[in-house]
Amino acid sequence: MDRPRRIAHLDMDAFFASVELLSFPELIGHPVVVGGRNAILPTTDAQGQKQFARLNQYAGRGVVTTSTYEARALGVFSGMGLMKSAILAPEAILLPANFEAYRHYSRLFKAAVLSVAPQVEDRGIDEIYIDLTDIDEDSPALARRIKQAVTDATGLSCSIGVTPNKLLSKICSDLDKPDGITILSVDEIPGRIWPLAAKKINGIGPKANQKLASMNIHTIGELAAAPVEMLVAQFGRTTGLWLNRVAHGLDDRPVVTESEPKSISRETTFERDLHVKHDRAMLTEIFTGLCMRLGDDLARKGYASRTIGIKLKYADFTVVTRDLTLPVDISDGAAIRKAAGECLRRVPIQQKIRLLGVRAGSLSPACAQAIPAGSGQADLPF
DNA sequence: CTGTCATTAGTCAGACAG
DNA sequence: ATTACTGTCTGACTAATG
Repeated sequence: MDRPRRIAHLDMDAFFASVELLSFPELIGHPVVVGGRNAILPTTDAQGQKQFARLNQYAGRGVVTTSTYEARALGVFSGMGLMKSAILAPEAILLPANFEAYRHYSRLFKAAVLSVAPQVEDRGIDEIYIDLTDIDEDSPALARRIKQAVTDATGLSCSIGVTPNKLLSKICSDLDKPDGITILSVDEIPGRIWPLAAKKINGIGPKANQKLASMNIHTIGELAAAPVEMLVAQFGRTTGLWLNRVAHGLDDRPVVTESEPKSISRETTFERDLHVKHDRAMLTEIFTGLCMRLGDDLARKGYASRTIGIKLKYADFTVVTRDLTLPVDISDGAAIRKAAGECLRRVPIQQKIRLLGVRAGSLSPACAQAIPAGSGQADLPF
């Protein structure tokens, strides 16, 4: 009665950039980059001609959020500093991120998939896992039908991997991007998965990859061939055993269709690094603003929090966090501000600061009427 | 009575990801 | 020179509890 699991991973192609191209079809085929705090919206000139900002006109902080495949061909990828990408692709078009639009299209494509397959796990704004096990239709036809539903609903393309588990499907959705379908069975693991770089495995990031490289392990196949005792010796028991399993394509995580958030946070990087004394007023204002916005987020989403934390990133990029667990749940901005202020007393303030963040953890569903914060004057933290 | 051990909560850092 | 923001998970360590 138990049929073998059949799991899909669906990944939207260059999602943010593709959404922008729906608005600006004249940019199709051009290198386009989305990102940047100071990116300029296109303007319309006297002749009714749209004017787009170029990468080489950008100045300031910020990173590439997404780039079109044409921009990627020039070496511009997500996460790259904009100033660096401007050197590689000075003439590329730069657009500011429009998260409202992305959330809109995210809802549209997820609803479209749900109409075809009901077991969907949300994995952020542009990807999902789908459990296809209980659907009586062969994988190629099903994958094509899902892709068609997504395109019909959004005008956007996606790539899909279908395999016996999430781990392999995540790898496979990337193998034929963009607009691809990859279907893989366990007997194809040696031929198609083992030649791939170890860092293709979701969970092996830069650090683990570098450590593996130092052990002369570069591919998933080499990882599969490594003695498990050696992996355990290097990475610890949990991670070592996990590395051995995933290298053999083993993963039994279920598709989880519902989940509750564990934390909600707000953080911001300043235009310039701020000095705790010299810029005290500005820091205080930003800090209070973050707390208030976090309070709004909690209220809007219907949660109260018992653990409030802060995060600072110094000029040299080192990060510190402090948190405080309270005797009672709180949800309003003023109470968050007070708790976060307590945390702030415990951090070093020798260096200039480039980022400030506030986080609410230990969440529980808020009781309908939150108690307003004591109106006592909270002392200024900076 | 003292020391050890297991367990849990809290705190903080770091890795990773979309 | 440049390096966002939001969120999850895990490991290490400490303190408290029994």
